[in-house]
Amino acid sequence: MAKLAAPSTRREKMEAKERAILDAARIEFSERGFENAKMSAIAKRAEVAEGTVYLYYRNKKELLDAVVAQFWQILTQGARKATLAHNDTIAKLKALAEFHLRELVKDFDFVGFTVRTRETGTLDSPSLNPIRGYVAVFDEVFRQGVDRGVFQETAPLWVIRDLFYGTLEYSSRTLHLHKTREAQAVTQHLTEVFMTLYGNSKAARDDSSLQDIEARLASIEAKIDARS
Amino acid sequence: MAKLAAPSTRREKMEAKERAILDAARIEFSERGFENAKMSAIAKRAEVAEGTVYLYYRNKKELLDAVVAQFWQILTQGARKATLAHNDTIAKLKALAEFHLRELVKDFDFVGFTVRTRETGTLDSPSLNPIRGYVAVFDEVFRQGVDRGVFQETAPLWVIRDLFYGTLEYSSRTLHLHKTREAQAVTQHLTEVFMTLYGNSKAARDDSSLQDIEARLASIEAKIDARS
DNA sequence: GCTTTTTATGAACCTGACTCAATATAAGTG
DNA sequence: CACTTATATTGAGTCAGGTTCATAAAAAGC
Repeated sequence: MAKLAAPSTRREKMEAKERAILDAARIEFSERGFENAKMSAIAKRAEVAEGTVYLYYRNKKELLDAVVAQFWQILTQGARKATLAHNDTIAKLKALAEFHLRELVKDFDFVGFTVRTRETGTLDSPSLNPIRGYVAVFDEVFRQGVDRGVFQETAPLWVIRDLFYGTLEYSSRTLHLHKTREAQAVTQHLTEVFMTLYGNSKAARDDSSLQDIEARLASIEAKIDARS
Repeated sequence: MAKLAAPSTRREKMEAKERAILDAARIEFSERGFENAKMSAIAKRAEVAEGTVYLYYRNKKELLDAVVAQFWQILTQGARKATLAHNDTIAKLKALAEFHLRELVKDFDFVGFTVRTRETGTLDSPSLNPIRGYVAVFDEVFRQGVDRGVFQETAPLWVIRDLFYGTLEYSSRTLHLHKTREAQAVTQHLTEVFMTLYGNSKAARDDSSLQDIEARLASIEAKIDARS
């Protein structure tokens, strides 16, 4: 009992404090935006002195980076969970699109924050890693689709990935601005896009014009058979 | 001679000054980014006093908005010119994609600036108008394609537009980060996407499986003709 | 020329990110 | 437990830079 009752070793205390600061920052940033967020307000919310914040994060920008990183990490977990709930590749992809769109419309500010941290970051800057982890979820699903034979890589994977996330990010902005529009229109269309573009021919070729032709062929063959 | 020699009525002088400030701001912002750009540096570059800047723009943010607006206006002109150079709808679209990608990779900072002005802007904020004008170029080309019968609107136009620009914006980020990747891979793929997704069946159906079928039909018909 | 209005100036103001000498708290030691 | 060393916290003070405003210059009106 003794050990469990006291959750306050030196390390644990500091970790709790760090979390408190990060949580306070996330709230402050999303309530007021980066420019208007005040370090003093964050410190007060986290119940520490202003100087303490700088013991954990070098400056305001780095604090934002940490908030953004946490956001994408949580998002990655959600995305994994959403795709694992399905077996069919197309269903996985649709679930991923729906999840992404829903979350980004809800927490739209973070798209802006992310762009800001990306701006300064070079190719190997650690602030980009959480995003890499996130987009990897798409790559896994698509690659699995290729292995299963339902998809073919008709373009470089990065192009396809940018089409997927680019469309979703841009759409989330539109949906955020025009609250009346339907997110479903996007995910629905994107799913069709993936079926017709990257779906293997057999699956895709169930459209009417081909069925007409097959019917015509069958009819001709029947006539020939009748004569012979 | 007299009138022409002096280009300095009251109004003209002020307009020149406003332009000088805007130009100075554009240079300063893209050299140092929004946060690091100093109002004092902009004033010095424009050869006016610091206070003068505030006679023309209410604050730093509004100055950024003006720079961003100018950027998209110039881009719109270029985009119009690029599409007008072609007759074929698909060619217009490809030219638009190439133009957009080239310009955004070159002036990538402005994507970030744009996001920043968008963040604060509500639906009817004037800072969004230049972007509306720009995306309208796509709408015109696509609608013309529909009128001509080469395209069909298989999804709401805004969804298709977001797919187009979303893919391009996301790709421009990737291309900006990985200088080695080929922009051509994106425009090429996007063109194919538009042909197969929105292209009218007749035009799109020049693939081999249909040719095989036609050959088979011809052969059967020949046999029938031979018997009768 | 003299008055009024408009435009420009830059020193002073003020907010807020960041620093640092002083202090409190925990760990180590005998 | 007393006492030393190491670590964590504090908040008043510094400073950069965006914004304001009393003052001056320039233009317009008469």
